[in-house]
Amino acid sequence: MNIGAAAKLSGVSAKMIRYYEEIGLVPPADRTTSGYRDYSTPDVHQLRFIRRARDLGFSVAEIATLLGLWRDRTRQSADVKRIAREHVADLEGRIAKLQDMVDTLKTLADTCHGDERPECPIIRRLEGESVAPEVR
Amino acid sequence: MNIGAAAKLSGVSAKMIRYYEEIGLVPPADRTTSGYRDYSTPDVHQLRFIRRARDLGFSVAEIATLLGLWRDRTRQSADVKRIAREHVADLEGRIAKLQDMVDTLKTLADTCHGDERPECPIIRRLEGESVAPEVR
DNA sequence: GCTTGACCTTCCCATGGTTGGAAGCCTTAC
DNA sequence: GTAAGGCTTCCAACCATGGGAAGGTCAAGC
Repeated sequence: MNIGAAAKLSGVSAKMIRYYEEIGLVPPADRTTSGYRDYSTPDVHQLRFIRRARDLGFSVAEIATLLGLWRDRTRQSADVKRIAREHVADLEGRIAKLQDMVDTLKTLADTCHGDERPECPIIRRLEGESVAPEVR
Repeated sequence: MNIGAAAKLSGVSAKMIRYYEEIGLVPPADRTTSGYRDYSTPDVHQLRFIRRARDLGFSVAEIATLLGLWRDRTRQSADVKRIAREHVADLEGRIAKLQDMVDTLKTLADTCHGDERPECPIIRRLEGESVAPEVR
C-alpha cells in the first residue's frame, strides 16, 4: 500500500513516516518501480506501535529501544519495565514543575482583585517584590 | 554595564538577552562607541521580569503582553489576572495529559512481571492488544 | 607600550517533533 | 487526453536555548 494508506491505518502522518525512516527509527520502506514507498501490514503494525508509544510520551530514542525489545523474542520484561519506570519518573518530574507553576500562579491570581485598578500581585511578583507578606 | 553583568544580575543568559532583543521582546540596547551593548538598572529589572515570567512557564508571546501591562500604569489588574488564569488552564491541560500517561504506564508496569520472561503487558499495549481484561 | 586573558560582537548550527509548502512526477478515473 | 489527487524530494519554520567559530575590545600586569 501507499504511504497515505499506511498513514491512515497507523495514525502516523505521511510526513512523520518519512521522517522516522530518515532518522532510522524504521527501516527504509520498499519502493515500487515508480519510486513510491510500499508498505505491508506488519509495517503498519510497527507504525502503530510507534504511534502508541508517542501517545504515552516516549521519546523517539526510547521508542527505538522499545522497538528493539518488541522485535526481540528473547527480551526480558524487566528491560521493558525499567524503561517504562524511568519514563514515568521523567513525566512525574515534568508534572511537578508544572504543578509548582500552577500553584504559584493560582495563589497570586486569587489575591489579585481582577478589576479596573492597576494594582496586581501577579505583576508585583514578576517585578521581584515579595508577595508573601500579603498573606494577611 | 556590559551584557555579561546584566546577564548575571538578571539571571538571563547573554545568549537569550540578544535573542530577546532580536525578536523584539526587549528594545535594542544602547551601544558603547565600540559597539558593546550597554545596560541600565531598569533594563536589568525588565530582564529579571522576563526571567521570572519564564520560570512560571509563560511563553514569550505572553510575556510580551505582560511587559506591556507592566509598563502601562493605567493597566487593569483584570487583564493580568485573565492572562494568568488562561495560562493556568493551559498548564493544567498539559498536566492532565502527562498524568494520563503516567497513570496508564504505572498500571501497565504494575502488571508487568519485570523478570527474565519476555511476556510483558507494556509491549502488548503498544502492539494494540487491549490489556484491560488483565485487570484481575 | 605590549601581552594576556576575559569579555564582547555577529554568524551559523543543532536540538525535537511536527507541520507547511513548492516543484515536479505518477496514477487513476472520466 | 486531461484533471485531480497522491506521491517524491527539498527547504523552511516553529520555540527557546545552547554551542562554537572568527574576530574586535578592554583592563590588568609587566
